This record gives sequence, C-alpha cells and structure tokens, in this order.
Amino acid sequence: MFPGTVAELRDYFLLLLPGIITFIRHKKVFMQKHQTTIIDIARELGISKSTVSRALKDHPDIKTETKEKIRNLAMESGYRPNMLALSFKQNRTNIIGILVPDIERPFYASVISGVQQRANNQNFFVVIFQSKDSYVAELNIIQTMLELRVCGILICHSKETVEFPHISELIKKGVPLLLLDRANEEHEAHKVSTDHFVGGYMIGEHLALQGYKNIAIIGGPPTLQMSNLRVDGCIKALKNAGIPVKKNAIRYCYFQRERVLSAANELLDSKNPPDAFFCVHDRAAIEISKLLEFRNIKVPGDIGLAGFGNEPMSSFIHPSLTTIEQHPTRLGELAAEIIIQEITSETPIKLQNQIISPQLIVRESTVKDNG
Amino acid sequence: MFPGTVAELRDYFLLLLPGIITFIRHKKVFMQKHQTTIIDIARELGISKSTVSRALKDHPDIKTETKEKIRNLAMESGYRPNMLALSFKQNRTNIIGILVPDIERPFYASVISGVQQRANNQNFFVVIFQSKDSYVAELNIIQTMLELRVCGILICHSKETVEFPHISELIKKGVPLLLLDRANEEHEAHKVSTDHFVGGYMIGEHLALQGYKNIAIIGGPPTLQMSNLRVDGCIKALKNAGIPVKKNAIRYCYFQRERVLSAANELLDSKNPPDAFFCVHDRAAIEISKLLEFRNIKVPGDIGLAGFGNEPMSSFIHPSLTTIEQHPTRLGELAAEIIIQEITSETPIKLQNQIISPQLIVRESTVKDNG
DNA sequence: GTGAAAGCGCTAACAC
DNA sequence: GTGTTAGCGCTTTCAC
Repeated sequence: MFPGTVAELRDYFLLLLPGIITFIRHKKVFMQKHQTTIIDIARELGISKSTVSRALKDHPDIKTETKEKIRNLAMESGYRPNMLALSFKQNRTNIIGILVPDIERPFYASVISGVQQRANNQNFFVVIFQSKDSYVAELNIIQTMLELRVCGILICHSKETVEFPHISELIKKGVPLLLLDRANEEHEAHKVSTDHFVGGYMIGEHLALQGYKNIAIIGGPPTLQMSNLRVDGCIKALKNAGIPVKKNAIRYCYFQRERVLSAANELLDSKNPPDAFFCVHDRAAIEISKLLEFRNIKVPGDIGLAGFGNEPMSSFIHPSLTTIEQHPTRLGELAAEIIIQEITSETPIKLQNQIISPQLIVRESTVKDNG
Repeated sequence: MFPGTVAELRDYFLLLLPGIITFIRHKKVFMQKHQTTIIDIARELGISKSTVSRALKDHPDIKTETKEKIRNLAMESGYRPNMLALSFKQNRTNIIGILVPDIERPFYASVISGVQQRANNQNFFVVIFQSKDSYVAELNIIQTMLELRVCGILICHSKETVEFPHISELIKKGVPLLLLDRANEEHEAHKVSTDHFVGGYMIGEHLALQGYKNIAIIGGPPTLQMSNLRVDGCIKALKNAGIPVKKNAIRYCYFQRERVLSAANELLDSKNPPDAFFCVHDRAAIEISKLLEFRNIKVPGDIGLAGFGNEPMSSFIHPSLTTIEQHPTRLGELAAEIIIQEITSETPIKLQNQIISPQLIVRESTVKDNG
C-alpha cells in the first residue's frame, strides 16, 4: 500500500511531483496565513454562512446572542471582509480614481493630498492618473478607470481638452463624477473650484490701488475657462477703477515658457510698455521675474508683477511675488467629501457646485511704497 | 385581469412600487450597458466559456480557426475582461500600493509621477498613501494595503520609523516589496535609492575646492540612515581634502524649521563661526538662506551654502542654491519596473539594490570667485 | 430566526 | 481540441 523499495519511492515521488510543484507555485504568490473568512466562522460555530454574513452587518433578523457569539469570534480570529469578493459581487470597488494633468505641479499634488487624506479616513482608496495635458490620454484614462470599476471619478481636464464627449458619456452612465477646477459650465456633474474670477478681480483691484495704470495680462490658453475667468476678473476690477485694458495688452501664452517670454519682451519693447504684469499663473510670473532681472528692470520700482496660485516658490523669489492662494488641499478634501457622499448615498444627492474663495497674498512684487 | 378603474390602477401601482424602487436603485448605481462577458461570446458562438477563455489567452490547445472566430467576436462586441472577477479569482489585484511620507513634497511627487507613468504603461494601477511621517500611520497603511490585496508595495519610510517589524512581516508573507530611498540596510527586499553618500561627498569635495575651511553640517534625524549617509559622505570628502569637521559643527535638526534656525544662529554666534553650511535638505538650506539675508550676511561672500535635493525652489532663491539632483522621476520609474518584474515573473527575481548616481548642481551660493 | 442555494466572471483540473 | 464542473467569498432570495 505504501511504497517499499527505493525505486518505488522514487516513482511515487515523481508521480506526486506535478502536484507538489503546482502547490508550491500557488503558495509562492501569497504565503500569508489563511485569512479568516465568513465560512470559517460559520464552520467553527456550527451555523450557516448566511447567518454570519447577516450578523456581521447587524441584520435585525438575527438573535442578539447569536450576533454576540459571531462578532466575538470574528474579533478573535481577526476576521476582515475580503474586499475583492465584495467588489466582485457588487461589480464596484471602493476605489476613487483621480485624473490630473501632472502630479508634479504643486497645485495638483496638494489637491491629491487632500483627496487622499479624506478618502482614507472613510475607507476609500485613491488611484491616480496623469494626462500630462494630453486630450487623448484623458480619453484613454477614463476608459481605464471604468475597466477598473472605480466607484467615483474626479477629473481635472488637460489644457488640451476643449470637447467633452467623455464627460457626457460618464454622466449618461451615471458614474459618480466630480469636475475639479477646470470644469466646463454646461456639464451636470458635481464641481469644486477656486473662484477664478474673484481671484483675478482681487489682483486687478490691488494693482489699481497700488497706482498701476497700464497693466498687461499674460493668459493661458484662450480655450481654458479657468484662465479666462482670471483674466476677466482682473479686467473687471480695473474697469471699475477706471483703468482701461487694451486688447493688445492681453496675451494668451498657453502656459508655455517661450510664449510668455516673447510676449513679455514684445510688450516691454513696445512704444507704451506696461507698468505691471498680471500672469494668470505663478510659473509665468516667475519666468517674467527672471526676465526683468536679466533686463535690469526693477520690481516693483519700474514695474509691478503679480501671479496666481501661490506656488511655494512664489514667496522665495526676489522680489517675493504677490499672488492668489487657492487652498488646493481644502479643494481636494471637499471634492473627496462630495464624491463619497454621492457614492454612499442611496439616492443621488443634489448637484454640488462648490466655489472656494481665493485669498490675496500681497508681497513685495507689487508694493511700491515700501519705506 | 388588467386593472380597470382608477382606484384599481392605483392599487396595482402601489403593489408594484417596492419592486420598481428596488429596480431603479439597482440601475442607478451603474447604468452602463451590459459589458460583454466570456459567457456572452460562448453563447453567441454555441461553444463553452472555457474554450473562449482559453482562446483569448492563446492557449495552444485551441484550433486556430476557433480562436479566430472568438477573437473576432470579442473585438466586435467590445469584450474587455472583468478585472474584478480576475482579481477575485486570483485573490490579487493589479494594483501597486505606494506609501510616502507626504505627496506634497516635490521629491515624492516626482517619484510618484515616475511610478505612475511606468505602471500605467504596463496595465498596473497605483494607489497612493501618505504617512505624514507618522510611524503608526505607516503600520496601519500597510495593513490596509494588504486588505486591498495590492500585488506589490513600494515604501518610503516615515522619518519616525526606526523599527521595521512591518517590513519583516511583509517579507515573510512574500509580498513583492520595494524600499524606496530610505531603506534600512538589513532587509531582504528590492531597493532603489539615491547614492546619498556620494551626493554628500560631492558637496564636500566642491566646498573644499571652493576654499571653504570651516564647514557646519545641518543633518536630519540622527536615526535616519539616508540623512546620515549624506553627512558622512561630506565628512569623508572634507577629510580627504585635509579639512577636519568638528563634532560640534554637526547638528541634527530633524528636518524641523525651528531647530534648523536655532542651530544656525548658535553656530553663527559662536567664537569660531563656520564659513559654509551644508544642509542635507534643500528646505533647511532655504531657511538658512533667509536667515542669512535677515542677518545681513552675504552669500557666498561671507559664507557658503549648499543643500541637497534640487527642489524646484532652489534655483529661484537668491542667491541660487548649490545642491544635489536626485533624479526622483527616474527613481520612481525604476522602482515601478522592478516591482512589476517581480510581480509578473513566475519565480522570484534576483534581489535588486539599485543606487542612482546623484548629480552636483553648482549655483551661486557656493561660488566665491564670480567675476 | 436560520439555513440552503444560486450566482457574480473567470480559471483550471479533469473528462472525453 | 473542446466541454464539464467546481470553486474563489460574499450577498440575497426563498424556503422553512
């Protein structure tokens, strides 16, 4: 019955070998000690797994003492529900997908940080994606997210994105969706954003108050709502102060370094050079700051300079930069809260459109009268 | 048979209501059109689902023409494997978990960006976690990752972390694991890091070459290997150049602003003040830069200043900061490649310990002879 | 108040 | 070369 000779033993071993190999391979993948399941508990207590399932979610049908017993054992044995099984059953994960143009930009890093912190508090996970400002990438990523069966999507559009078929699609599908900061007005999705118009207005007002009379504006892509709102806000404030802005003094530079520099140079070399720049992005302002230093133009003595976004760097350049704080972390937190509410609520919640008030940060680059 | 009067109709409707509500609720969650499954294809073609499954993974058993038929239909019908089912079956997702102290710090943002890009190329997802430099958080997060059944883990320890039971645990469990940049030497896991020692050495050498003779070093927490290596590298280079570093000139400031400032002040006010500072972190160097400006001490005229990390800001402060570039994006990409290799390979791969060469970035803050 | 059983989509061992 | 079947952990309907 059991092999006797060495040869028999060898043959017996060889016979078993494939099985052994399979066994080892299986074990290799995850050698963790068997995670307690609902079935283990049921077997241990001599009851059915449905009872255990119900007890663990506090179903009213189950007797209190049964619940007690089950919950105790669950505790002792370190039972943790298997998320994979849950997700599979419900055809939906507890993963929130977030798409931003570029994680490395401080604004998005902060937004993500906020989202992540709030999400983790509530047992949600955050998967990140970057479009690197490519529209095609944006489309693909959204498909990928759907395949992953994320339970909610946060999107901050790429700067290339001027059409929104993917967004309409998502809305039609009914996937919980929130548009971050660069939302197109027409979509019926939750939205969280900075009040770009008011931010621009604050800068315009401040520049007017400081006595600047001839302000040039460095915009982003003319198709990007967000950056246009900043421009419009500024123009409105200046108009209110009786300061006209010439068409020619507004330059759309697509957040591109070269365009910013050549626009600035052109303006500076013109017959009627500006006495202040408002850049709708700190990055551009910082570039111009370097340029002015290079051209030996004093800031704020000869010319004023204001940015938008309060990037960490803006307080460290010389002179330090007047700008607008957007509270990106708070933005992220709020976004996470709303999407989680939408996900967990039984019925769709009221459409949110949260606008975060920006804050004017006055620094050296615009304040003439320093003494 | 069918209700006649209005009252009957109403009653009939009320009877159906619960069912209708349930129906709507179910549909609400995800109204997407039914995703084609392997079963649909099998039914359509009048074959079994196993054949379909095998054909789609190019199993040699299946006849070529059968494969053709199946693949065509799969294409047409837009079949996409259900990741949730796959994950459930294999008890493992295609999600890589990454834990860093803080996403908002440029170094980590870049690392994550690198990881994310590489992972997405290979159909992996990246879930992010932040410890905010808390050891307890680090422990919890690792448990959470295990519950999510991530298929691989990338960790960059919090600065509080001086014990590593969780890491040993992970290694014992056999979860694919890679330690990023702050790895403890003794662990048998994959590792990717900057060559901190060489980075420190480069700074030391450079400072010596520039003629600095009395160098103070601002370190991190004395328990953090990474920061100690930077310190040691610098000391070694200085020693090689015949420049002794006094014990008292090495200050461990735990990456804390207040400690950095008080240490710097103390050193500057001492009988024998340093003629250069090496801070193992750009942040600290930037703080000291501000301090020196405030105290009206000229850099690099009166005193030299060097940092580590090449944070974006370091090139924008005045004077711009000499520092070490760590290539964080490349670090992240490499980390992703290694962990994905480990995950996808049948047998465990050779333990990797990749050390990325840093790069000396010489800027104004250390170069005395500028004219 | 509790149990039995089906089923979510897919894989793989086994049968033929 | 292809089909049958069991099973992954859990929820939920239906039966008792």
